[in-house]
Amino acid sequence: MSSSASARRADTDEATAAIFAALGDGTRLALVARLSQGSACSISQLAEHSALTRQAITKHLQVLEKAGLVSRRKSGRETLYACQPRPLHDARRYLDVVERQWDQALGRLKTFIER
Amino acid sequence: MSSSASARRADTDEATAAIFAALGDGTRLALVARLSQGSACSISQLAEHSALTRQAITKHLQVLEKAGLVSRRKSGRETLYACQPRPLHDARRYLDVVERQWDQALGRLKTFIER
DNA sequence: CTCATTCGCAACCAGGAGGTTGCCAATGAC
DNA sequence: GTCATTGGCAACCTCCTGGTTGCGAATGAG
Repeated sequence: MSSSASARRADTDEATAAIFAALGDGTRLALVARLSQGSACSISQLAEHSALTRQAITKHLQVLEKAGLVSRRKSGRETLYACQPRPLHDARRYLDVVERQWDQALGRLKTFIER
Repeated sequence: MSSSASARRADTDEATAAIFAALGDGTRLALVARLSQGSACSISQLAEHSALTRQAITKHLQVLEKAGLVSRRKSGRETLYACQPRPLHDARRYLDVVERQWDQALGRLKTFIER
């Protein structure tokens, strides 16, 4: 079954890395920031004030959707995208853990030195 | 001067995207997790139990260093890498902001509906 | 019905990311 | 002094990414 702790950890790493990878692009990060403002937006709306083509925006939205960061919904001839905050939360928690590990390590080092 | 809010926001987006991009790879994320355990490690140490070559690990470490996530220090013939938690903290705060925006948007929507 | 919007699909392209191998220099161990 | 470790540098390869253009299909507006 290979459900060892290290295997599970590796899975978590990969899944989390996918989220970070989706966020690791200025255009996509701006899209997420825009969508987190609240209202769902159509592709054309999102591409309107951008220097890029609608097609480029579409591709970025597909990347975000594949990572679970946004959701798609068709309304008439429009395709509306909305924020999906769960993976964002997961990513934030991952950084929480790493930061806490680091702090604890510094703490141990400090007590070791002061002893 | 072009120091408008939107320009500053775009800069922040790009800088933060660079950090996320550096974290957006399973190998690099594992390296960060490993280094956040506390002790600085040499390249050979980090590559020891990996399926990848030492060269590959070296490249990943260079990416992490360019993003400011780790720091390098030469000690004799070894090159020690250590965690640098500041950018991690920045990235986490960015996710905090996005999450809070989303929550507020949901709150506004709720009051709008209930009114 | 007609027509402008909105979008998806496919082909294509340049460049960068991830990885390998080979080789050489520096450095510590004995 | 000799030798094994350690790692930097460069060349090379493959594949994915980010972007474009062109075109055709739905779909709402008039």
